[in-house]
Formats: sequence, structure tokens, C-alpha cells
Amino acid sequence: MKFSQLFSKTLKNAPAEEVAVNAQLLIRAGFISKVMAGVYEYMPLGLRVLNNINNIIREEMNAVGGQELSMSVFQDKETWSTSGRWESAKEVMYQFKDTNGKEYGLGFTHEEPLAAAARHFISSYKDLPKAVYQIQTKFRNEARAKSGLLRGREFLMKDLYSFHTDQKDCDEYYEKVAEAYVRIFERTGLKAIRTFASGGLFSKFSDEFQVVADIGEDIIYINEKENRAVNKEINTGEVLKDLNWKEEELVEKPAIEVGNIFKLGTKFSEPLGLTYTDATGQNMPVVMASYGIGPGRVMGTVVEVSHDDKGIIWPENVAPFKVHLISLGVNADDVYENLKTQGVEVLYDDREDKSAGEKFADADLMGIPWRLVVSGKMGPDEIEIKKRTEAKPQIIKRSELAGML
RNA sequence: CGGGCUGUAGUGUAACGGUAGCACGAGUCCAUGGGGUGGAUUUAGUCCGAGUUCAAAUCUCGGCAGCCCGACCA
Repeated sequence: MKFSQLFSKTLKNAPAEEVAVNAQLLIRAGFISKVMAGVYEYMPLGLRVLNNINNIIREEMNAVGGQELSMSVFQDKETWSTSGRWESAKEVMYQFKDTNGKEYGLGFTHEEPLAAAARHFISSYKDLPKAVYQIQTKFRNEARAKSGLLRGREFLMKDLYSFHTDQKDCDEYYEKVAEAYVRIFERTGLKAIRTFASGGLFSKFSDEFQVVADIGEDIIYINEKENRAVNKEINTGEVLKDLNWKEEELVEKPAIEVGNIFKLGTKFSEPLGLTYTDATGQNMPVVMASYGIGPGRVMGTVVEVSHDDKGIIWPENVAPFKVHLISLGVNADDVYENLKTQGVEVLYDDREDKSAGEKFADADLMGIPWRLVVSGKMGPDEIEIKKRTEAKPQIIKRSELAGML
């Protein structure tokens, strides 16, 4: 990609209304654009990052047997009424009527629609277990959207749903997914701590994945020895007792919830009539679990925990490009073409009317992992290389470049 | 949803109730060419609606919007 062709531009100042670091830097660098409170649009650079995150999630979901599908965002009242959630979800679900007076809602989660769809395909114990997921836009009537990408009214969610014959099978799969979650966050460059939280319907806890950050809305008590934590909630004392954790050994930190997984038991399968016939011919309700990650929130969290005073520092796995190539005064087209030929994703700052300082400042702001500079100050077979995380560049032979990246 | 604060060019920021100004950006031209380079010139704004006043960006009321704190948060 040539910088001169980029759809977005960088800004020297962030809009005054943005307080969160993730929103300030992502807007300044041209990755996202704000529409209204809690609603952001992803510009080409931002979408590249988001897609990288999504692809990591896909790989890990596929690896635990998840099959990707796409449910409708547009949902009907009947399905939601069956579980009793049409009324209770009113505060968070966008619900509206069409011109005929028929009522609809926009999806903020998909337990009911998924259970309803699964009735067509699950009828025997031979059909189980199954797991499906989607990466899809969700809507949520947030009373108070805030913190840039961290709490929005429209946001992307990866939601996985698993279906099992019994709780034991569900529990085993749940652990496999929890391990996949650890890998997902590691790969995106986040240190996520598996955290005990309330909200578990069919086990004592649900599990949250929390990343320590000052902007986080949650307070967690971290047990560093076990690399686990407990969310600070009304019943924290009891939980600690159950776990046999000593309060004085725990570290209290604010954290961002980047993932949350739940054992649902038969809460949705029973009202929706999702049953299977077991080996003895008995009709049994399917046992379910659901597993969420917000890729946009992951992106915002990465920026929160990985930046300096000059800009973003993308981990290589999620960076929009691997290399930020800068030409100063001379033409660097040949280097650009070579890198592309080698399959290296490169953003080439080919702008002729920009000063060196401006190009460097933009490179720091955008946070691409490797910076290459070509200028008249070095030999024709030389190139300057610097990592975003390092202060000092070095000059190398161009022939050595492939081995460095 | 309760409380508070704030709405001025694309962005940032000034203006006692009395001429809406500056910087960045963008356009044109010249110079420059390794950390947001220098100069000339052009462009573009008081959230919406009422009210008070000779006069409103400024005061009052209403609406809308944004942010912060709290409540809420599969």
C-alpha cells in the first residue's frame, strides 16, 4: 500500500471529546472514525487490524472444532419471548416496530436464535456434540457508551455456542475453549488473566478473561502464583473462601474484560424445545454453553496496553502492515516492489511533499513494527532498519534485509 | 437512567454583551529536503429554536449532541 493512496490521513491533535487513549491514537492515526457516542467506523487501516484479530480467533475456534456461520442480526420477537428474554432484555436490546406494528429486535447475543436454528439439525445423541460460531456486528443500547472502542453501542462480537448431550461433555469442551482463549489473547499480544466471575448459570462461576489496564471498568484480585483472578463483585468474599485464596496474597488491579464464557445448561434448550433422543430412546434437553470475545474491544485494549507518547506499538500479529517503508528525497519503489514480491506486507510512504520529520512522526503514530528508510545519505545497496520498539536505527546491506524481518 | 461539565472552520484553541481571531490541515506558488522545515497567498466556523437587549459566540429557557462520575452491563 502506498501512503499517498491511503483513504485516511493522520491528525496532529486528537478530538478534544476523546479522552480514552485507544480512541485518541486510533483516530489520530486514521484507523477509525467516530460517528456518534459508542459508534465507530473502521477505516482501511483499522479494518486490517480487526481482520488480523478475527483471523487469529477463527484459527483457534476452528482448531477446537467450531464451524463458522452467520446468523441474522435482525431478530423476531417470538423467539425471544420463548425464553422470556424479550421483556427482560428491553433495557439493552434495540427493539422496534415496523409500519405494520410487528415487533423486531437487533441482536446483542444469539442464544435463542441459535437454539431455534439447531432444532432443525440436532435430534439424536449421534448429532452431538456440535459447536458453531460467528464474528458479527452486535447492537446494544448502552446506557453510557464510553472509552472509545471499549464500550460501544455497535460492536463486533465473536460468539461461539456449543451443544452437548450432558454437563460432563460440556464441561470438558468448555475447558478446551478456555485454553483456546488463552492462546487467542497471547497471539494478539495481550496478557489475559482467566478470572472467576458471577453470572454462571450452571456452574458456580462464569469465566472472564481480563487484561490489566488503568482504563478498565472491572476491579480484579489477581493470584499471581496461579495466574488466575477473581472479579470484585458483591460476593467476592465467599468466592475467595470457596477457592481457599488468602486475601493478603492477592493483587488488586483495574482490568478490561476481553472475553467471557458461560455454561448455560438447559436454560435455552428447554424453553425452545431443543432436545435429542438418547441411546435408550428418551427425549433429553441439549446442554449448551456460549463463549464471547469482542474483537473491536481487543483492538482497543491492545492500544491501551501497547503505546508510548508518540503513538501505537502494534504487536506483529495484529499490525496492519509488517513494514513501514519511508523514502526521503529519493525513490524507494524498487525496495517496495521487492518486499511485495517476497510477500511482505508493507506500507510505503512515497509522499514527495512531506518532510522527513513528518514521515517519522506518522510512522511512530501508526505503530507498524518495522521501519525502513531509504535516502540519499546512504549507499545504493544500503537501507536503514528500526523496530518500533527500539530507539536507534541501524544501517544494513539491502541483501541482509530478508533475514532481518 | 440520575448528577455534573461542555458545544466556535476538517482538527485544536481565543474573543468584557459591541469588527468572530490564531495555529494546524487543505489548495496554489517559491525555497527546503533525516524528527511535524521556511515564506507568500487562498479556503472554511459560533449545534438548533425561542427569549432578553440598541446589540448575543457570550445572558435566559427549551431541544439536540459530546464528555466525565454514578447506576446498569450474557
